[in-house]
Amino acid sequence: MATGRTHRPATRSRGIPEATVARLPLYLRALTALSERSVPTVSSEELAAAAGVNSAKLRKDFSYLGSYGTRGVGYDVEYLVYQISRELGLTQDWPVVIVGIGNLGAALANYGGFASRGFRVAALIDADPAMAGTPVAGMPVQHTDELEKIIKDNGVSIGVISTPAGAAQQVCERLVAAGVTSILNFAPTVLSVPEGVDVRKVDLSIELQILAFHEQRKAGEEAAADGIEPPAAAKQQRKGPDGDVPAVMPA
Amino acid sequence: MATGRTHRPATRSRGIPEATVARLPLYLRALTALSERSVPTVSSEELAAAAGVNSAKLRKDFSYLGSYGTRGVGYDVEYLVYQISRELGLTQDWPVVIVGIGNLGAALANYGGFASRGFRVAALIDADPAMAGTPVAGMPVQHTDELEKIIKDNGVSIGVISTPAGAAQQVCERLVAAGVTSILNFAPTVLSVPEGVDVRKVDLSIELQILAFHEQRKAGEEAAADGIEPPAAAKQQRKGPDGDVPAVMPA
DNA sequence: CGTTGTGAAGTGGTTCACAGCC
DNA sequence: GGCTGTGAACCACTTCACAACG
Repeated sequence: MATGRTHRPATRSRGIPEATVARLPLYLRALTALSERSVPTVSSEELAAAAGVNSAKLRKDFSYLGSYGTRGVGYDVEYLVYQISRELGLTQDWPVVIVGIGNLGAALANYGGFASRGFRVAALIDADPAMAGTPVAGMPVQHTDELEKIIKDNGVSIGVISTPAGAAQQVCERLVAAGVTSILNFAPTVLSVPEGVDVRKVDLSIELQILAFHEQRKAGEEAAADGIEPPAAAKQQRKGPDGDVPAVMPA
Repeated sequence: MATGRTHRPATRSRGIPEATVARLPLYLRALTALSERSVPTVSSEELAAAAGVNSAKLRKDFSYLGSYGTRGVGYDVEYLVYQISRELGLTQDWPVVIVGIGNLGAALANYGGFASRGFRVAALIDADPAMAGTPVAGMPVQHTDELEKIIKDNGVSIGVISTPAGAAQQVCERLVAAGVTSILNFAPTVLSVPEGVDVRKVDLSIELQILAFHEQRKAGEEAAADGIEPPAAAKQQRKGPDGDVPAVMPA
């Protein structure tokens, strides 16, 4: 690989820790629900419960945004909704393209939560010429040839990749070359992008494997000996030439 | 409000840090690709590049599993594939149910990566009686009424929720009551579960919002002051950073 | 009072850098 | 010589606990 820059080194963001940024959408969702029920104020304790975090963490998170609460009272729901929305950049409109309109791409296109908050699907793009013109979620699919033009005409800076793994890196490069600087990747592959481009990935099989790990642990907690013998078929001898696997774990 | 959750850091796993567990699937994927190309051994540097991490981290991660490498040479690809698979619990079969067969559920059912490694879709379940019997991904959709029976008959311990947000908590509770102890949640809502049940969530709109945050930051790096006041609706004074975008808040 | 906001202490994860071994 | 495995230093995030304040 040549230009493999995946993680930005020390993106201090703006003083807001990355972990906090990742929770702001959660708070926003909980606050929006409160807002719809016309709840005027909320304490850190209540809001934290609704968002599934603990209250000290929530208060610390909010402290990075400023002092938006009132001691002895709590937080003003509407005001906080506005502040978090602004902080997340949701007070502006983000045109998004979805590339790869298979089952998943179509599901994403139909996903309501997309349009709800600042995001607008500007185009659906697929490499299959037979799909061109087919309406998906009330929108005609466009051919990959148009990708660059679509991005530029719509000022798209966020792209969603839901192509097969094999096509993802190439699509990614075209998106980036056309001006996209944030990518949400659903393809099960590692994307390499130039510095300055953000990539987030969503990967079903990784999530399942993490669950399986913990699941296995739970099962093993009781039944210790449960012959999970290695399939002798596999050539899993210790090492190449000489075997030595003491598995030392001092600490 | 507090459910007597003593916040057990059960994440102690078995000495393997959670962050490491989350990367094992990534290594496994890269190793599988090497294996298919019949590459016999790989260095930490090469494998790290393929997995998109740095080599020190990879070596540290592997050190939690044991000493599976050979100094001066690298790691035996096949052997490592086996060791990681075993560690993740992929040497056994995990039946999975998908609840909520809308666009997304159908996409998940069709997702190939599902079956590939240890996971097997045992059933597709939906609350819509009209869907019952309809084949999706070559499998008949079953009605929610059957949920408990399906889980028990198949020994399902992992459930995927792709219902609308409003139904998710209820579905979750039924899954857990029937014996499921790991849940992958695609619904945009916080699930509350009893201790001992693992939940992982995949949330499109959260990911987009995180991207928007960084995107906004990039844009703001150039364009400096744009001082426009937040809506006068703000009734408190605050000392946070100043706003810059007029209100567009949908309430 | 009750609840926020925050230094300080604690925890977990990453990176460095090099000893140990092939 | 090359590469792994790992203490130690470093850094980011979380939690504690309490002073500040409406």
